[in-house]
Amino acid sequence: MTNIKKDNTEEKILTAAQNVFVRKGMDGARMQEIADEAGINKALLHYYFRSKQQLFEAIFKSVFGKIMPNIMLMATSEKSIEEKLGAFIENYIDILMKNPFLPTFILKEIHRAPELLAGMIKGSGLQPELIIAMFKQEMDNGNIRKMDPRDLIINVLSLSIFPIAAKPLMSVVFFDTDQKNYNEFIERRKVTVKEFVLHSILIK
Amino acid sequence: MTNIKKDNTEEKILTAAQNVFVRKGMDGARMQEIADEAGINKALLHYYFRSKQQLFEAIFKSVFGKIMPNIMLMATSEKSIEEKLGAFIENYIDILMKNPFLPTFILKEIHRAPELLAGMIKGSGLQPELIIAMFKQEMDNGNIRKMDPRDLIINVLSLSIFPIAAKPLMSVVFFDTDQKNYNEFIERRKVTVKEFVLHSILIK
DNA sequence: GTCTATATGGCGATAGAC
DNA sequence: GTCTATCGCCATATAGAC
Repeated sequence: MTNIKKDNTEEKILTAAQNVFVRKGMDGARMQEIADEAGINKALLHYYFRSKQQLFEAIFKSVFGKIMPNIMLMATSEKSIEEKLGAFIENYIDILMKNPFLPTFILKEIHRAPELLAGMIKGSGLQPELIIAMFKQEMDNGNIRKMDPRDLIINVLSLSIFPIAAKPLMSVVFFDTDQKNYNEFIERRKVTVKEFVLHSILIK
Repeated sequence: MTNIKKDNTEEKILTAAQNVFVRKGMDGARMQEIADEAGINKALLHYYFRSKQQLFEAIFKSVFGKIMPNIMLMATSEKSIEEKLGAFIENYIDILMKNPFLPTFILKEIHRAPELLAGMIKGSGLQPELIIAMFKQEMDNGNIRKMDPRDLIINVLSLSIFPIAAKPLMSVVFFDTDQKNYNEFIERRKVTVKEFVLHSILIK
């Protein structure tokens, strides 16, 4: 009943649009390039999504929705603080290594169109209070030193995300444009970032 | 002799172009908008800079040149590691607070046109080896724990830059879109980032 | 649903008067 | 050096045949 062609094409469009938008951003992306990558023509893009703007918003919401909830996993686990942080950092770096354009894409677009954000955050069911409360509990229990939990969260995110967002720059400055070496460096950071954070917050 | 009009206009163009390019990026910027902000018309832009591309490159090199050398200041000081790190973090966060669009602008453009980078880095006289050597010395002296110096440098940069690049997102998630509160939070990070790093690397 | 052809507008760039 | 007017292209979007 539901026609196969439609579903197939819509999927192809979404995949192609995500690739192009994430690499080029809203301003740099071209409908023609998306059509080419999807193996169809421009007119069909407008048949499925009325405008470039609507196609972009569909992609942005989808991409954003896949990235954000991961943060919450930290709060809903019964493991030790060491294990929770380690698992989160490893998982997050892993996702970003496979999608190195993602961080910069999101950063750029939230500057370009900040209105999109507020509504999405509210609708996402994201509960940052839970993570804050979790870290606060660890501090009250004397497991980690007292500090603003928001600082701790943002520090972990910074250490995980920024080195991948700045890859083109860092690989030139510190690795003489050797992409492979830099990828290995990032891979090692799954361990070294965890150590760096734990050294900072654990009470010895 | 040297005509005043020219110098005045060129300055106005450069200021306007920097504002627009840094906010909108190469793809999103419009020559008309730059002309408006400079109080002139489009034709004059092309009279001073032959093309949008050339104007953009002038801006990018200028902006990049103002940001990068700061990193070197860490290496060429006789102060203690605590003071060097503290001064660098405070100075860097200060610059970025006044230019909150800068980090994302640079990140986006180095992804869009990575070729521009390599040449600029070489010509800039930037010597990352000096900073690496400085940290290595501190480790050999037993002042800070042993680790890859590049990790330490990139960690400090991450903690300083990312929270400002991600401001539109973080202020919504953790501060309920209250920009003023988030600015105060960043201001406090001049201290808390230093503490976070020192707790991690100092040998007690 | 999918295509070709075309309308429509906007943008970078240039011509030419002053 | 600065302006107005305009060219030519390219990108989004639509019309209409199949």
